[in-house]
Amino acid sequence: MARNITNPEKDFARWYQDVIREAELADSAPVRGCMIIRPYGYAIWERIKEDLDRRFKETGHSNAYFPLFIPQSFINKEAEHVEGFAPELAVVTHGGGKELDEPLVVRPTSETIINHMFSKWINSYRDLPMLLNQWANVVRWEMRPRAFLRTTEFLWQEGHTAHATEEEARTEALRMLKVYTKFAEEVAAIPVIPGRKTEREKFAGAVDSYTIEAMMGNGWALQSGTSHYLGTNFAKAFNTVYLDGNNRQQYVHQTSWGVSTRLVGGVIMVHGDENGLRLPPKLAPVQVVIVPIPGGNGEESRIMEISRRIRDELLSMNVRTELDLREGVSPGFKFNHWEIRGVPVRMEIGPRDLENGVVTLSPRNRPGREGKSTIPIDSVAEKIPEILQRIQREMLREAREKMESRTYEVKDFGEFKASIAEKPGFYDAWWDGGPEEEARLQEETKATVRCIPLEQSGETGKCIMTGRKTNTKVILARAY
RNA sequence: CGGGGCGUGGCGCAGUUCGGUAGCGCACCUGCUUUGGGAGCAGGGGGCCGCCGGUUCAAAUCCGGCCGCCCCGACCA
Repeated sequence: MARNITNPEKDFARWYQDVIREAELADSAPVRGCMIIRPYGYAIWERIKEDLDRRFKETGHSNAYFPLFIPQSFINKEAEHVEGFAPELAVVTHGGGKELDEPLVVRPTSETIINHMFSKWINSYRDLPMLLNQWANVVRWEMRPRAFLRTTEFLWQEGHTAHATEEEARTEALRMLKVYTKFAEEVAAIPVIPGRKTEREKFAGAVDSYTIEAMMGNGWALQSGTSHYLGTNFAKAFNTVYLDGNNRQQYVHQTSWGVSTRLVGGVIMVHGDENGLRLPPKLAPVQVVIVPIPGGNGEESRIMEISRRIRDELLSMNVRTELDLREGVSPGFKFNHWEIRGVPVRMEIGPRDLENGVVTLSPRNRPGREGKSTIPIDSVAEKIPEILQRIQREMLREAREKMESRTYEVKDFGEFKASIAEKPGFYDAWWDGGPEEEARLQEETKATVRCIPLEQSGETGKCIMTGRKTNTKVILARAY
């Protein structure tokens, strides 16, 4: 057990905070609810950003940047949107030493300001589709902040698109959900359940909201990405119209979609263990760390030379490699240091290895002495990429097995109530309830309908709340 | 905002009941010896005891007020 890290079985919330502190991912800010993302934590976000940005561009989107401040009146234009966001707005009332004529809202999301511009830029069906994305910070004055999961200010990406038809916009919303799904599984090694949100859980101003739900180490759900079909709600509020081929004015159909720094919290809580963080190789700022172990009798310079050579070779292959040259720190200390930080592969090079012409590898997902193996020095360049890929695969598989082993079927509400209190996890249930049933569900169990999975069996069953026959199954869970 | 807990060097805590010159572990600095799973010894630096006020010869400690943080709930990417 790592020092200074609470056992996750004992106190998961505390463990989470311990890992963030010990791995130097973030620090608390002087303003409640805000956090400082430290270089190592930010580097993980950069990996996320880099990969997603490429995927957005591959699907035809361009980046732009819209301002932080939004006239308050903009937020008020879409009824549901105001209702949803009003309680959590940060509002600027003074600027330049004067009270402002109209207060400015610090964006909680950018649908309104973007529609303001879209209405200007879009005139003809030839201007469509308009496919934009922006990387930005947003502010939501949440009641209960948690590092990465729900901070007052957070970093995210918000895609905003406008289309000629409903069908096209709906296709786009689902396409981006698919992008998120693939990213989560292929890069973050987080298995997710893509689904649709219920009326109660959907985004304020959307017609339909989609989500990917992931299971954290304590069995709770984390909404890890969302995509919305906005219909013509914002188009009507902002008069975002175009002329179709028949010279008729039409409202655009829109989507918006986003993932945030919350994903970093997801990575911590899906993969982390009692020794700290575990990072999937594709997200790891450092994929391989080399710990040289100085020998007693003059072998030191040779060990250093080989360590440097291997580092340079790996770097030239774009393997993110760090050589830990710190002096006066024991190898054991270094092992723990990098383990807490979740580096996927540790490479030890010492006198014993030299003697045998090998290096010792210790994969983070197979901790301790048992997980160690050796490979010949001259096979490092060939083996390391394979090993990183293997770890990436294994981590996804482990996470999936964990999720599946904590996914249960429930047939009636009483059974569910008792079960989720004992065993937090995902509960598969037939569902035909409405907002009232959802409210009751939450009140009595703290769980919510996380999503209506896109994949449905086509069979029918009895709703656990209403008893009515239905062909819809949902995932019930407690959520962050 | 409700319920619970807590504010003492960077971190974790003791000391508060019963007032009397602020302590421990880790971290940090220097030196020597070490280095294959969080090294050892020696020396050293660092504290408006959350803030304001009161009681007292004397307050981390008692009294009053305020502020902040954490956990649980309502809200949520």
